[in-house]
Amino acid sequence: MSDELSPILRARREKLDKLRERDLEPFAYRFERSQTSAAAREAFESAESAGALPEDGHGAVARVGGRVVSWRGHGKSAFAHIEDGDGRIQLYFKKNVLGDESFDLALEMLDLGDWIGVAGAPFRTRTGEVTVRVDEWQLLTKSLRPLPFGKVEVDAETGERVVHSGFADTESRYRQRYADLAVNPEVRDVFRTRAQIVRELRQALDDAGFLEVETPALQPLYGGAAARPFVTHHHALDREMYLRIADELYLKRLIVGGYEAVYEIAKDFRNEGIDRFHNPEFTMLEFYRAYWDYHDLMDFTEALLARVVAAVVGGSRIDFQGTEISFEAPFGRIRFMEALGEALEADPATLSDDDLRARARALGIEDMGTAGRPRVLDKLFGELVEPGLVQPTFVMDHPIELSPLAKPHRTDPGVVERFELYVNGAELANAFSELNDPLDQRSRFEAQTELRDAGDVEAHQVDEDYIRALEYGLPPTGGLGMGVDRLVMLLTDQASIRDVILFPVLRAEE
RNA sequence: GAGCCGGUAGCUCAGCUGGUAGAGCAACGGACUUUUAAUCCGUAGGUCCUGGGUUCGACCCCCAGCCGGCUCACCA
Repeated sequence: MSDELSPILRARREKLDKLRERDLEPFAYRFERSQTSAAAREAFESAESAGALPEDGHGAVARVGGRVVSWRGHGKSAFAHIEDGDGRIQLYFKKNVLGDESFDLALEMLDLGDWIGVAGAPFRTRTGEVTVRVDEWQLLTKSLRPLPFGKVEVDAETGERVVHSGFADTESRYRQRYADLAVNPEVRDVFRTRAQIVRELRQALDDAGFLEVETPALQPLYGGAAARPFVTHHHALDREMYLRIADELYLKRLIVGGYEAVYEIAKDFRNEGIDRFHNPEFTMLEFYRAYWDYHDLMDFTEALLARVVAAVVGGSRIDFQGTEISFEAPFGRIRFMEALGEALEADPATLSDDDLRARARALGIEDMGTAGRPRVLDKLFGELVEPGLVQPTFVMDHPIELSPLAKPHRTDPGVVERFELYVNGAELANAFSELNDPLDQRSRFEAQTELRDAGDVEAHQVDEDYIRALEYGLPPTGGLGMGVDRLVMLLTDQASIRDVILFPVLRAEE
C-alpha cells in the first residue's frame, strides 16, 4: 500500500501506537469464550422464563467475543453490538461498572471492526433487548482499516433488517470478499447454504452406494467435454499438461476397474468467456453407475434433486428471481428432435441443411456458414426451445454428432441415449448411457479429430489409453455431470454465478 | 469480441447549460449513564479511474485506455 496513509487509516495507527505505549497488546493470542452470542442469549432467556433470575434481573456471567459492528456512546455509558459466528449481541458499557480507566480506554480506543472479548451478566434493556452488561473487556485485534459497515435498522413490527448505505459496489465486494462477508451476513448465509447443498449431494450418493473418488486435475490429455483447456507445463517431465475440463474419462476407467458406482465433486477448468453463468473454474458433480442406462439416471436425478431441495428449502418449490420452480417428480421429458420440430413447425429430418441455415439466419444467428448440420440443430434448439424450459425438463436423445461419448440410441438411428436437464432455461446437468464399444468410440474420436483439423479447438483429442480401458470392458453404465454452482444459484436465488463463488475470477486490479 | 450503463471522500450517493466539488454515514473534538439508522454542537477529509485533447476555464465536452455490471456473441 502507499506510504501516505489517509487520515482515516492514520488515526487507527495512532491508536495502535498508544495501546503499545501503554503495554496493551493490540493483537491478542487467545480468548477464553464461554458461549456464542446466540447461546448466551438463549441461556439468559431460559433462566428468565424459568423465573430463575435474581432480583436485579441479571443472568449468569457470560464470556462472549466478536467484532464490534455498532457503537452508540452516551457519555458515561455506551451501547455496542458485537457479531460472532452465530449472530449479534448487544453490549452495555457503563462507567461506574467498568471503572474510569477501563471505560475511558474503550471510548478512546475502540473502533468499529475491532475484535473484542467481554465478560458480563446478561440483562434485558428497557426496550427489551437481551444485552451483556460489560464487567470486563479486552481488545483481541485492533482493526486498522475501517470496514464498510452500513447502518442496520430493524423494523419494530416486522423484525426485518434494513441496511442503510451498506457495502454495495459489486466490484469491491468480489475483490474484497472478506469485507463483503464481514459486513453482509446474508452473503455468509449463501455460502453456508452452498456447503449444505454439497453435503446433501454427497450424503445422497453415499447412501445410494456410490464411492467418492479423486481423479487427476492435472492431465496429460483433456477430455470428457467440449471446451478449451488451461495449458501448463511440468518442468521435471518437460511436457505440457492440462487442467481438467471434466472428470468423465477417468471415472469411467474406474468402472472398468470394477467399482460399480463412483462419484467426484471437483473443480473443472475451462478457458472460456466469463459471464453470469460461467466462471473459468467451477464445481462439477459427476457420477457413474454400472448397469444403469439414462432412464435410470433420470429417475435417480429426480430423487437426488428432490432430496436436496427438500433439505435446503424445505419443500419441493423454490422461488428463483420471481419465478416459481417445482422440483416435484416427474420432471418433464421431451425429445430433442421432436421439441425442435414443434418449434420449427416442421420435421427437422425433412429439412435440408440450407433450409436449417436459413431458419437460423432468420432468427439472427450468425456465423452458421461453416457449421455442420448438428451444430445448426443445436443452435436452433438453443434459440427456440431452451428459453422455454423453465420447469425442470429432461431433453432427451440428441444428434449423435454432438455427443461423442454417448451410446447410440437402441432403436432410433442418428441419435444417442443422452439427456440434458434444463431448469430456468439453463442447463443444469448432462448425462448419457455411456458409450462402451471401444471400436465405435475410436471412430467417434476420429470424427472429432476431423473437426479439430478443421479448426474446432474444442473438439476431443483421441485418448488411446481410454480406448484401451474400454477394450478391457466397460459394463453398461449410466453417467451424469451436474453444475454445482448453478444448482446453488437456483437454491439460493442468486442471479450470478459470482454470487455463489467466494472468489470469482476478475481481471487484475491494477 | 460488440453494444449499453457505471467508476466523485473510508462507505452510499448528488453534482444544472463547462465557472474550479457537496450530503448522509464513518472519522476527529465536545455534550449526554437503558440506546438501537441514538441525538445535539463543532472540525477535518478529494489523483472527481488513467492519459491525452478542446477551452480563458473540464467531474462535466472529445479521443484513447483500464476496471466493473448488464445484454449479445461464445459456451455440452
